[in-house]
Amino acid sequence: MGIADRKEREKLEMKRLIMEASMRMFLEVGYEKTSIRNIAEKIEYSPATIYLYYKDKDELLYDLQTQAFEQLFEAFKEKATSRSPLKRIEQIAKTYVQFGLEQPDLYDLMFIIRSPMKKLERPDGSEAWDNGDNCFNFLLEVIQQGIDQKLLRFKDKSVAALSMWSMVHGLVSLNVRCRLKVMNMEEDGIAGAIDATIDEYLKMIKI
Amino acid sequence: MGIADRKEREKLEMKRLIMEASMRMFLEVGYEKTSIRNIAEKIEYSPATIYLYYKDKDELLYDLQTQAFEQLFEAFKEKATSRSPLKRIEQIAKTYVQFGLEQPDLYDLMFIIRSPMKKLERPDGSEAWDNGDNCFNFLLEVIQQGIDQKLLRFKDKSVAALSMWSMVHGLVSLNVRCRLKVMNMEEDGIAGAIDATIDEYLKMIKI
DNA sequence: TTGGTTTACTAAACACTGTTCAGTAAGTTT
DNA sequence: AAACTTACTGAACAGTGTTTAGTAAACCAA
Repeated sequence: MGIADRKEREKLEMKRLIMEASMRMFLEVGYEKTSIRNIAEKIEYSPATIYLYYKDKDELLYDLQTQAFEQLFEAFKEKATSRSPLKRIEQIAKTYVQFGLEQPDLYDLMFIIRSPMKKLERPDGSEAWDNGDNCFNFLLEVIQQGIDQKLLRFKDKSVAALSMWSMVHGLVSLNVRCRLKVMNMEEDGIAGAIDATIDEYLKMIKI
Repeated sequence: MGIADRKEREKLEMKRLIMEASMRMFLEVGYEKTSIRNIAEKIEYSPATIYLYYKDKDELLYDLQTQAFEQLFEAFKEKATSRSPLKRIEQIAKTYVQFGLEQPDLYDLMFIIRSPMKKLERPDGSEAWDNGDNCFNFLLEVIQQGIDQKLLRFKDKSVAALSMWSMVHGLVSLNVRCRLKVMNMEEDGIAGAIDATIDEYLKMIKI
């Protein structure tokens, strides 16, 4: 069955080609200008061809999102390496915010855009979201350790995770969407205020 | 100059007509389906007519945003009436979250959507954002009182405001954009976790 | 009242978007 | 060699925001 194998490989190769072009466009010209037509032009295929490999744009964005979460996950693993759970939580928080501020378009895709939240029907009938669970579970584990070692004031790990996530996401998304302009500060002032807010928060959650 | 006056009135009347139709569509069918063409059809005018009253869609969204912030501001004034600054802060936080969860499309327009962040050039050359400043200043005032009366652990009112805003915005926007699905909870569980997170946060910021 | 100007409005077009479908040409199987 | 399958595309559909040329009515001055 060599031919079927080769066709399978070619199919995957094509998907990879589409994904790579999409990601490059995403990072180079941003979400707004990444259209199916633009991607098709970049890879020198007709727009209709993309629909032979992806059901719709959402499915493509979903795959892009997967890659983006992979990047954030790698950053977590690289930067959040301290022995102390408390310090590791700090490293996670700061890595998250840094990622969001440096890659606003990817952040958009992961946490702001409406589209690509696909639910996966599990064999047992329940539902699951796989995208982002690597990052979320990473956070959850550290928090569990923090609670176990009585370093955090939270009793419930879900509440702790939600609290932390909401804080950093709030900071990043308000800034990315320019809503902090209402505070009437300069760029530097805003960056400083964000840092100060994280530090203050990290102090608050200690026991 | 009666005729000029009447024309002026008619111009404003037309703007009001457009705004009312837009707001109705916004609340009834959501942001996504509120297009210039749909609005025009609703008020029985040509799409081009709308451009005689609004430079572009952004300008229209900006006016809608103004109205939305007015609504939130009214909610603040109505609900945040306690004597105690601390209690008033709690009332603001809960009003904000409730507003966001009950009016997701308006919330979108105010805090998530890219578009309508217009900067106003002031006479003195500086810049300002008027939309949302009523709500933000309302928060700032209460926070100032909280700091003055040594009820809050924050020293800087900007940091305090940013912290609070980020927390509630994080909660609302993650939920509105379905990102909390990754937590694998039921609807009720999520609502409960959000409430618990706010309560925990309000405890944390006390001195 | 007539004639000229200004105003209010619109039909149609432009340049985009995501998506579908009929048709073609090449590759594969019999 | 004929039949079938696969990979791909041109063209269209329905939608978006926006611009422009043209029209008809309203207004103003002589």
